[in-house]
Amino acid sequence: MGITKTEHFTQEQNEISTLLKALAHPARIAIVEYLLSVDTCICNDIVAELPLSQSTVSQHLRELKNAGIIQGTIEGNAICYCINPETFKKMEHFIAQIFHKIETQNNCC
Amino acid sequence: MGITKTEHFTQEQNEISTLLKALAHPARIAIVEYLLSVDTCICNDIVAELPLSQSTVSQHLRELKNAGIIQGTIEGNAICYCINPETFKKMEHFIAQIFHKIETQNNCC
DNA sequence: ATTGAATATCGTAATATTGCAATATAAAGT
DNA sequence: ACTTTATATTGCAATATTACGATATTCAAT
Repeated sequence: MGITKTEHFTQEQNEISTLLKALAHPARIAIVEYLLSVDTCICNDIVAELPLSQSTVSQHLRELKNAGIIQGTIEGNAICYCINPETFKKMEHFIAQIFHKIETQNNCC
Repeated sequence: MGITKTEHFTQEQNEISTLLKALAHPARIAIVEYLLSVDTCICNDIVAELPLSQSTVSQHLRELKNAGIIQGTIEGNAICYCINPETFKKMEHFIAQIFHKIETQNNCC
């Protein structure tokens, strides 16, 4: 089918998986890493930085934006993208929580 | 095309995105959460627990196993699955690293 | 007003993912 | 040996994702 049965899972499970999915592509990891490295949030030098066409990069940026991982503000005729810390806080929290449970668990196999 | 240009990205970017992708489905999140909740690593009561057919659950388990997120050992005619802490350590490390960079950064937009 | 730069969107092709029923396999119990 | 139970695999249909070229759109500069 290709369609996920979201309605059978909890809201949290769906939210987290959507977030992870938005980050689960090397180009999108690269975009996030680039945005972190430049500190000042320079805009679409991202296109120049990535080995993909402008339209493809634009699509990846949209996905990241839709997931709330980055945000963009209009700056003349350019757009200034940057990381949204709130969303990463959520992700970090989820992974850390799992990690904590793992450490206080009797692993068996 | 539907095919990711992995060759243009770093090994780390590809590895992390593969890991995140393996976890980026509500059913697979649910499986991981279940494995954490039962502590003793009970096997395929997972099938009973999830709102999906046996074959579909089996596929999700295979994906998690391929990514190294879980591991399974044969136990008579059943299989005992559990979390692989090493892999989560990698993921935790990556996300925490990003999180740390965010906090020591001048966010601007 | 016209041109150029930066971005977004559309259309399309190739490939991947999700899900299930049906079938296979393998060990355990009878 | 036969049946049951647990799990994996195969084949298939529906849908999603990735990528790109072509085409908008929008602001800035001339």
